[in-house]
Formats: sequence, C-alpha cells, structure tokens
Amino acid sequence: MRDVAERAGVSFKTVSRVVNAEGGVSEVLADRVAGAISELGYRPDERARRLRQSDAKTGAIGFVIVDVSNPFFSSVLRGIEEVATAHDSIVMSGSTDGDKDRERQLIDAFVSRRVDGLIVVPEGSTDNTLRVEIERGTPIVFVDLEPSELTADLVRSDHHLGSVAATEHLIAHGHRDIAFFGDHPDISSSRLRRAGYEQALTAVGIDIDENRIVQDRLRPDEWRDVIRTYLETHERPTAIFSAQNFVTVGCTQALHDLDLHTTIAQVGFDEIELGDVVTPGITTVPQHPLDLGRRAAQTLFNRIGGDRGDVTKEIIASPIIQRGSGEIRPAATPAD
Amino acid sequence: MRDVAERAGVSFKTVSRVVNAEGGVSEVLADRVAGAISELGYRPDERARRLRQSDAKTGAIGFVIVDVSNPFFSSVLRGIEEVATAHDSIVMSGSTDGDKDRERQLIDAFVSRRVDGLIVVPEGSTDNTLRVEIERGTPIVFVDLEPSELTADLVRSDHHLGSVAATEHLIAHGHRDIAFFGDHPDISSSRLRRAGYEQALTAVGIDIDENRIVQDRLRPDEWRDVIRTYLETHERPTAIFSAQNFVTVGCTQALHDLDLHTTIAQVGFDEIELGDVVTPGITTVPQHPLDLGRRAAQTLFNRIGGDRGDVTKEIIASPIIQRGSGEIRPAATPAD
DNA sequence: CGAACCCTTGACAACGTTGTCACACATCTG
DNA sequence: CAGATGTGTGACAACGTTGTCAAGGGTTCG
Repeated sequence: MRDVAERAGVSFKTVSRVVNAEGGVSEVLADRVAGAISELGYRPDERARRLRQSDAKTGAIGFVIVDVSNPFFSSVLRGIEEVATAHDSIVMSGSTDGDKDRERQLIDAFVSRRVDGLIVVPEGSTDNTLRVEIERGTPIVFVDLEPSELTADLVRSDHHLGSVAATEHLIAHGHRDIAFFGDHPDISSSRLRRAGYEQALTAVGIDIDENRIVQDRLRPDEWRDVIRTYLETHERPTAIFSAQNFVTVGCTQALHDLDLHTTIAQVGFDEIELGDVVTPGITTVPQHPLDLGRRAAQTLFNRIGGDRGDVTKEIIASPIIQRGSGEIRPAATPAD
Repeated sequence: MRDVAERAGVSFKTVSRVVNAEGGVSEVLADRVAGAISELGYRPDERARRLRQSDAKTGAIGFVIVDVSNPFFSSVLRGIEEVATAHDSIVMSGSTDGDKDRERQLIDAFVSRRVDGLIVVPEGSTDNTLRVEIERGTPIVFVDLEPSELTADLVRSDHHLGSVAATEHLIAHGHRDIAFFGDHPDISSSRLRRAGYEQALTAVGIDIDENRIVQDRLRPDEWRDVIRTYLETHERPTAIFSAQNFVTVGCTQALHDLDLHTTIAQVGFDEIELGDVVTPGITTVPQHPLDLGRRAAQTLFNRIGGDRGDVTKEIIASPIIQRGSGEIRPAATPAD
C-alpha cells in the first residue's frame, strides 16, 4: 500500500479511500491511484483490514468434519458453502477421522484465525476446547451428531425414527431375525440408530441378540470383508439393517459376493450412488446432506448476525424409499 | 492479551513470551500468566501474529474446486488436507461450478486473506486474476485440468491415454459403433478425453460420427434422462464410452432403465461407488483422486518452501479395470 | 568492594490497514 | 467583504501481536 501511495504521489489514506470507494477523492487522484494499483498488482490485506476494525467479522467460518471424502459429508460441506457464499464468507474445513486431538487442533486453528463461527460434526467431543469456545460466545452449530454434554444449536437427521422405520419395514415383510451393522457406538448417531433398531424389535416382542449386532469403526473399504466373513461364519439372518452409508455399500458388495442379494433383505441408512441400479435396488432411509448443510449454515449465520434466541434443534425425518432389497421376504417361515 | 497482562500484573511482552514459550520468564510469572490465560480463555490472534512477522507464512492454502460434492473432488480435497495438516496448514476451499466470476471471487478472497498458495482446478480460466497472481510469485498448482494459456505446476490424470485405452478396449471387443458421452468441451479434460476417443477410432479406420458424440455441461442427475432419451431417439450404438463419473452413473442408470445393460457395452472414465456390484460390473479407467490431491499439495508445499525449480507436470496413467460392462460384444456383427 | 556479567522484565516501534480529526482551500451567504 | 460552509487531503492513532533494545536487579569475579 505504501508503494502504491508513493507511486501515485499521495498518502496511504487516499489509497485506502480509493480502494474502499469511500468517495471524497478527486477524479484525477483516483485515476492515478487506480493506475498505480493495477501496475503494482496490489491487493489489500484482508487480515489487516479486519484487524483494524476489530469488531468486524472475518468473513470466514470453520467446518470440523469427520471425513470430507465421505460423500455424505462433502454434500453437507457443499450446502454450507452455498450459504456462506451468500454471506460473503469463506469456508475452512478439516477432517478429524474422529480423532480427538485432531479435532482439538482444528478447532484451535480455526479459532486462532478468528473465524466468525464454527460448524462441527462432534465425533469425539466431550472436549472442553469446544466448551470454552461456547462460553466465550463463539457461534457454534452442531451438525449430524449430538454431543452429550455440550449445548449449542443442532441440525441433524432423525437417526432414531429413521431406524425404527427401517426395522419396522423389515418386520412388516416377515423378518424376525434382523442383523444390525453400523458404526462404532461412540458415535452418537450410531447409538441412536441402534436404539431405534432395538426399540422396533422390542415393540413386537423380538429379543435383542447381541450376536446380531456389529458396531465398529472401520475404514470404508473394510466393511465388505467384515460382513462377508460374518455371513460365512454365523447362522444367516434373514435381513440386515446397514446403518451407515459405507456400511451399506460394503453390505451390498458382500451380499453380491456370496450371491445372497436376492435372499437376504437389506435396508440401509443414507443414500448411496447407484442405489437404484443395483439388483435389487437398495431400500434406504435417505438423508439430505445438502439440506443439512444449508440449514446448519443458515442457523450459524443467524447467530453471527446477532440472534440471541434459545438454542434450537432441527431434527429432520425422511420417509423410507423402497427399491427392492428391503422388500425381500424370508425364504422359509418356520412356525415358531 | 491486554486483559491477560493486566490480570497477571505483567506487560504484554511477558504474556507473549509465555504464549510462545520463548523462555527467559521466571516460573512464578509464567504460572501466573498461564493461569490468567486459562481463566480468561485467551487465544492469541493468529492474524496479528502473522501480520507482525510479515515474511512469515499464514499457514493456510486455498483450493478452488469445481464442486466439492463430486466424490472425485472431495477425495482430492482429502488428499490435499492430509499433506496440509502435515505442514501445519489449514485448507480453505470453495466450489465454482465452472463459473468464471465465482472463480475470480474465490481466488480474490483467498489471495486477500494471504494464503501461502493456491491449488486450482481451472475450469474457466483464461482469467488474468490467476495470471497476475502467478506473476506476483504466489505458488499455484493446477490439478485435474490444464489451462491453455497459463503456466504453473500441474498434476492430473492422463485423460488422453486413458480414453485411448478405453476406446481401444471396446474396439478390441468387436465394437465399431461407439458413442461418446462427456462433459462440456470447455473443460480441458473433456477435450482430451474426446481427442483420445477420436484418435483410437481413427487409428483403426473408423470415421468419427458427430451424432455419436454428446458433450454437455449438465447437473449430475440430468445425464440419466439425457442418455435414455438419446438411446430412445437414435439408432443404438453397440457401445458407449462415458467419459466422466456422473455421466457414467447416468449412463448405467439409463441402460438399466431401458434394459440394455447386458446388450450395450460401457466403459467409464473414473471410478464410481458400487461399480463392481451392479450387473454387469462397470469397466472403468480409474483415477486416483486422493493421490492427485496429495501430489498437488506436495508440489505446492515444495514451492512454498522455496523450491524455484522449473515448472513440473505430473500426468498419471492407470490401467483399465475390467468388470464386465466393457467386455460385452456387439449383438450381431453385420458384414460391412 | 566495585566492575562486569547474566537474567528477567518492560517500553516502544512496527506489521498493513481504517477511523478520527484537523488543515488548506474554494465557495457560498448575509 | 467577513464569516460560515463545504470539499479534498493528509497526519496520526489504533487494532493485537512480536522484535529490538534498554533498564533493573542479582550474581560472580578480580
């Protein structure tokens, strides 16, 4: 900026006035300054600008996510981006893989860069990094997951109700021996989904069988083998509720590997690509990640804009989509 | 910081020393300061810190992407993130949807926040926003696409060779009437893929038929209908090369819709989820987006670290993966 | 016992920007 | 024609931090 001022033969302040189109600058000078700016390729330093007006927003928000490369989360991010753009804001994001330390690091990095707010998928967070931030008044919105001991605005799918619906759907098609494959129970959505599964079973008097439940934190590509092995080493269930998108993919692959895809029924939680092209099509309880992202960001920007209302919870339910896999009936129905 | 200093009864500088563990502070004071810091929940302002040491890095890079919610790109982002984390850097990202203005806006936003470098998927960029940045010496790496008039480091898949291989594969299975469905020719990868397709055909003396080529910029979910309509209104090709991931998904859906999936051969460019579970499995020329992201980021951080070597181009080829759809032979082979 | 040293601490300037104010000069008003 | 008003411009402080330097106090050494 100094260089520009010197080149145009004016003071900093005049340059500043031109850059910000404040007016009150004669045309002659304004032109000279504009010329100098483009000759030197000068860009105002946003950091310094925001530093000076220290009450001003930084025009950036942070998104702490479990894994961007999971299409569910990347769609959430896309939704957030859209709203952020409309508010002239930039999105910084980072994946945690559910690692507590990484989560803390990311939040620290965002906070120390003075983001205007945070959207967090809190996978490991009884953490008090977040607690401190909330107390300081940093706007924070949770998305997808719900931490047990922290309170802030929240937007997520109705994991419980969706799972009840999925399980009831299988029961309605004659199944009583339904396996549950899902994420690690540390993850709040996974707990809720399992609870929904159990509730639906219990409601019709089916006992919960621990052998029918597999919950684990695996890499996306590991589920295929795990489920195939399960099916090879256990008495086979007549139906499966695969309670997460990667699990659903792995499950579908495993069923095809063993040529059981027309024998064992499957309902998944969350949509997957080509879910309607596989044979049979995969019956799922969909989520709407783009929408989740938009809503979360909308809530965040309301807070950033000064909304001091009560903490809100948006819990979104979606009806099951039938495509075939969930409507397979058990092969034999032995009298019991 | 002032508050902390006051509370601990010391000067700013001492607080600064404690925060940065500079040493040379007595234990008594250090403890008092540490106490004040945690009581007040103080976080140093990274912006001010970096402002003061104006030669220092900001610890942030920008990623200008076409669409984060495309799994291909979100995997690239994930790869970038990994490397960035290892370099203590944050990633800001934004989707352009190939819109030039949006691209310029994003680059501006990143540059004025003084990112240490940029990774760009240059979809609309003859733009001189970027040219100016390159001239100023901002480290920039292009990924996936290659702008015609700008020079910087580049990491991408071998779109041309991959497409030659895909087309040759179909030819080798007896096809001479092969349709090409792909992205808009504005996009450099799309041009290269089409060129590869044409080269392979021409090499064996097959004429290029414009009616067999559809290139367009569509929303991901539009391809299904477009391709179905094409197949309903045109004499049917015996094989299809679907030259992008969303196109491949739409094509597979359309083929299933019309029950042509066992009749018409298909080879896709880029992997898609469940590509091995659909019947038949989808033969593809894979890309390795995670790896592309890692390499691009690695190159960028080398530059940021001061590497002034010649501009590099990494062009990565991968062998075709056969899964069934690409090995379908034409129904009848009329003498011609 | 005084000089030379080390250690801890603080005052001040600086980073790149904008807000505040005052100054110079031109123009209007009574 | 003096005073009031308006217009363009620049000097300076401030944002939150760190680098530089000097001062204060204690220790060591001759």
